[in-house]
Amino acid sequence: MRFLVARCRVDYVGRLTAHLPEATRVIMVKADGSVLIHADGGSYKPLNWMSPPCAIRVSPGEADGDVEIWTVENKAGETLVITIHDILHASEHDLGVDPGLVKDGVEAHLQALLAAQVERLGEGWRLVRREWPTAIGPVDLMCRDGSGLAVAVEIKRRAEIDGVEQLTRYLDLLNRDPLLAPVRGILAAQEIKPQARVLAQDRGIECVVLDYDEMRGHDDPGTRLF
Amino acid sequence: MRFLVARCRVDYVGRLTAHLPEATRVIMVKADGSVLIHADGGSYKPLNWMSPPCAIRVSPGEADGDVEIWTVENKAGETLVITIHDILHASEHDLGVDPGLVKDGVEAHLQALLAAQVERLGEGWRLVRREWPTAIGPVDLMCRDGSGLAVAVEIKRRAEIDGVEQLTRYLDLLNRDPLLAPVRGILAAQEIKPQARVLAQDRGIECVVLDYDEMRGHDDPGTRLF
DNA sequence: TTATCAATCTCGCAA
DNA sequence: TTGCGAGGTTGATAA
Repeated sequence: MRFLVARCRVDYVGRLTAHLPEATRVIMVKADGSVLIHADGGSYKPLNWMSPPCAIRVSPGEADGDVEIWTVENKAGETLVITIHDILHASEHDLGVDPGLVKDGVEAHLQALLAAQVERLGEGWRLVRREWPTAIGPVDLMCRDGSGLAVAVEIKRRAEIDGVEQLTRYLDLLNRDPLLAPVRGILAAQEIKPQARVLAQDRGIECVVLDYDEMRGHDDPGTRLF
Repeated sequence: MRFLVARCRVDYVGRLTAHLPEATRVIMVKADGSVLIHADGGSYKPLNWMSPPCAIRVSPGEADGDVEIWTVENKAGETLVITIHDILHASEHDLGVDPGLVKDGVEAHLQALLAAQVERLGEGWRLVRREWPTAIGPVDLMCRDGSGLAVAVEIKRRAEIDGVEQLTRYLDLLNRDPLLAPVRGILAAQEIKPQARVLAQDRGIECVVLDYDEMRGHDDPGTRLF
C-alpha cells in the first residue's frame, strides 16, 4: 500500500463526471490497484476513488508547478485523473493478506435463530423450510401454524415499506397455488417502522417484533443452523 | 489527520458486533475524530470504522506485547476497540478544509434536462410541473400529453422494481382525483432492468430509455433550470 | 431533528 | 456473469 499526502486536483469520468478542485488530500493506493482520495473529514466514503482492478499510468505534469499526472483506468473504461501539484508525504507499506471481518447480528443470523425457534410465532407452529423458492425469489421462512395453515414469514432487521411490498408480492403468488392457499403473512423484525406497520395491517399482514438478544440467549449451539 | 500502520486487533460493538483478528492494517484518524481501518484490498469501504463525532481514549495494553488500546466511542454508544500490538509507521498531516466534489450526471440533472425537453416523451407534450406534490411524496414530473391527458413521470438513473412500485402508488392516488383522472404513467430512465420493465408493462406503465449524452447535447444553458 | 430517497453505492450469495 | 437483497449502508434534501 502506498500512502501520499499531496496538493492535487482530481477528475473522474465514468458513471458520472466529477471534479475536485486543488487542495491538500490523502491518496491511498492499495495493492490491488484501487485508489482512494480522502479529505480530513466526512465518513468512510472517500471524496473520489477508483475500484479495482485498475491500472495506473504516471506521466509528467503539463502545467507549471504540476509534478505528475496519474491516470487510473479500470476495466469498465472509467478513468480517474489525479494532477499532483505538490507531494508533502509519501510512504509505502507491506500489509499482507487480511484474515477478514467476523460479523454477528445480521439478518441471516436472525433468520437462523427464528428458524430454530418458530414457536415464538405461535404455539404448535413448525418450520417447513428456510428460503422457500418462488418464481420471484425465496420466502425467508415457510411455516405451518398451529392449525396447519401455511404462513410466509419475511424477516428484516428493520422492516420498512418495501419489506411489506416484498411480502405482498410473495403472498399474491403463493395464494394462487391451490395446494398452499390460503397463505398467511408475517413480517418479523427487530424494529418495524410505523409506516410499514400501517401498510402491513392494511393488507392483513401480521407484525412480530423480534428480541435478538433474547433469541440468542435461547440459541442452542448444538442445533445451530450455521 | 493521523496515519498509522500497525499490527492490531479490532472489536466493534454497536448496531452489530464484529471482530478483526490480529493483522497488519492501516489506521486513519481524521480531524473530526472518525477512524477508518483499511486492509490492502477491497474497495473504498474500510474493514471497520467509527463515524464522527466520536471520542478516542488511549490506555496501556493489557496482554503481553500489546502497546496500547484505543477505545473509540460515538454519541450513539457504539464502540470500536483497537488493540495495537506493534506500530510500524505513524505520521500526522495537516490537510485543511476541502472545497468538495462537483458532480454531474445524477438523477437531479436528468430530471432538469427532461423537464426542459418533455417533447422527448411525445409530440405536443407539455410540462405541468416538476416535483408535483402528493400525500405520499412528490411525482418527479407531471405532464400533459398531446391529447391533454395527465401523465405522471418517474425518473431514475437505473429503474428497478421499486421504481415501478413507487410510480404505481402515485398512480393509484392520482387516479382517485376526478380532476386529474385518468392519469398515465411513464417510467423514464437511462437504464431499465428487465424485471422492472415486465412489471411496468403488466401495470400499463410505459417505459422510456433516456440518452443522457444526447439530452445534454440539446441542453440550452440559457434556459437551464439549475 | 426526522424522514425520505439516491448512490460512481459496496458486498455477498446464488442461479 | 448477472441478478437480487442487505447494509454498522452513507449522503443529501425536504418537511
